[in-house]
Amino acid sequence: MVVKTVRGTSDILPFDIDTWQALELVSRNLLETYDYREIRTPIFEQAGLFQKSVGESTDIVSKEMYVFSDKKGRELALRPEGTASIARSFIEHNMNTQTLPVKLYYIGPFFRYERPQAGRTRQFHQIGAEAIGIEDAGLDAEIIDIAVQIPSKMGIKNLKVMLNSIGCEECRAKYVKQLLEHLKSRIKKLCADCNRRYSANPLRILDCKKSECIQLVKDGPTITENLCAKCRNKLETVEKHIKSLNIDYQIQPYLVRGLDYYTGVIFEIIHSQLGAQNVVAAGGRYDNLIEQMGGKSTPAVGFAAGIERMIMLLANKDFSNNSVYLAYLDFPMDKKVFAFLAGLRQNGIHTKTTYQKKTLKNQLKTAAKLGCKFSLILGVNELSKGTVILRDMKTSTQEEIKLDNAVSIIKKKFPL
RNA sequence: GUGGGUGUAGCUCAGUUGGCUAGAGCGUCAGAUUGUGGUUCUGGAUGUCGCGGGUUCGAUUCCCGUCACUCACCCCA
Repeated sequence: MVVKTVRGTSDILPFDIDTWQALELVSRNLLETYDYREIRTPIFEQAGLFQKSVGESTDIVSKEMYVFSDKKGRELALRPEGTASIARSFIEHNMNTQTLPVKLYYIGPFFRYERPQAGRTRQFHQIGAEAIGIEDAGLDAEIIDIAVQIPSKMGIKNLKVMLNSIGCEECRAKYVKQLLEHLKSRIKKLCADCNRRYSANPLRILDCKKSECIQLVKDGPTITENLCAKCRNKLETVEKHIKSLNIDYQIQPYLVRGLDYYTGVIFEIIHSQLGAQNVVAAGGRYDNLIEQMGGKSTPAVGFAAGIERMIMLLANKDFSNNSVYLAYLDFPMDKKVFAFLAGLRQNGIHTKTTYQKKTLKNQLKTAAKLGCKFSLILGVNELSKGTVILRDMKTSTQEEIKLDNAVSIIKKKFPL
C-alpha cells in the first residue's frame, strides 16, 4: 500500500499556497501595525501545561489531545491551542517586567484528535494574538478589531460578530447557581448531553443546539443581565469602542466559551457559509490564567482565527502573483537567452519559461494558461538585433524593445 | 466517540438488473504548410472501478470487514 497523509491532515499544495501566503502576509502586516510581535513557541509541550490551563474537564484535553511519552518517559502533548504556550512563555521569561501590555501573535499548526469534518481537521492552523498585562476594555476592542480585519482585508464579507461577557469569577459563580436552580426541576427535559453538562460544565448548556434545551434556557436567566456592575461596565465600554469602529456586532447572551480559562468579555466571529463549524475567529479575556499557572496576577485578552476556515471562504479568489513568460525558439537554450532570463529574475521579475523544445504557438498557449500578463518573444531575429518582443497577453498587442531596456519597461508595466 | 452518505481516468461524473477490449465532459499531449495564445477541427495517452476477504463458473457491480472522504451530532478556531 502506498503511504498517504494521515487522517485529518493534508498537503497544502502550490495550487493553494498563494491564498495561504497572502493571508499570512496580510495578517502579519496588520498585527505589526497594531504593535504585536511574533512569538514562536514549540509545537509540543509538557502535557500538564494544557491540563492546567485549558482545563482537564474539557474535551480538548481529556479526549482530543495527542499525548505521548518521549524516550525518558516525559509526558508530552502536541499543542491543541496557542494561548497556554504563550502564558507559559510569558511567565518563564518574566515578561511582566517589560512595558505592558506585552503584545504577541502567532501563526502555526495545532493538533486535535477529532472526527474530521468541514472546517475541522486534526492538524489545523491558527493565527492568534494576545495582549497581556493590562486590563483595559480598549484592548478587548482592539483584539476584536484585528480579528475582524484579518478576514475583511482578505475580502471575506458577511462576517458576524457575536459578543457577550461571561463575567468575573464572582458574578459568574452567582449566575451559574441561578442557572442550575432554574434547570433543576426541569433537568429531565434536557437532552442527554446537557444532563452531562449540568454537572460538568453548566454554561455549555446555553449553546446547546437541541430545541428542547434552547426553550428551557430561554425561560431562564441570562448571564448578560446578571453581570456585576464592573463586568457590565466593561462590556458596555467594549461595545462603545467597537461601535466607534463601525464594527457590526450583536450581543449574544448565550454565547460561552469551551476553554476553562476565559473570563469577562468574549466574542465569536461567524460566517454562515462554513456549515456547522461556522466560527472564523474567537477569543476573549482570560484574566486569571497566568496567576493560575504560577505567575503573578496578570490580566490578558486574545483571539485565534482558523486559517483553514478563512481559506474555505477564499476558495474562488485568486491571489497569484504577476508573472511574465519568456518564449524563445532555438533549442537547446542559447546562452544569450539564458543570460537574459537570469537577468530578468535577478531584477525581481517573476519569469516562467520552458525547458524543452516547444513551438512558439505552444509557448504562448502555455503563457496564457499560466495567467502571464506579458510574454517576451526572443527568436533568432530578435537575438541578432539585440531586441525582444513584448506582447501584452490581454490586448494582444506587442512592441519590439531593446534587450537592455526590457527590465525597466516591464517594471513600469506592472508593479510586482 | 455516535449516526447518515460516498469511494469508477489528473478533475467532475455516467455505467454494468453479476458476463465479452469500463465510458463521457473537462484537462493533458500531438497535429491542421514555414515564428504568435485564450474560439474551432482531427487524433493519441492515461484507470490494480479505494483496499482485503467472501458468495459465484464469473464481481467494478451482491455480502462482510477495513481505510479514506463527506455531512450532522459531539467538540471548538
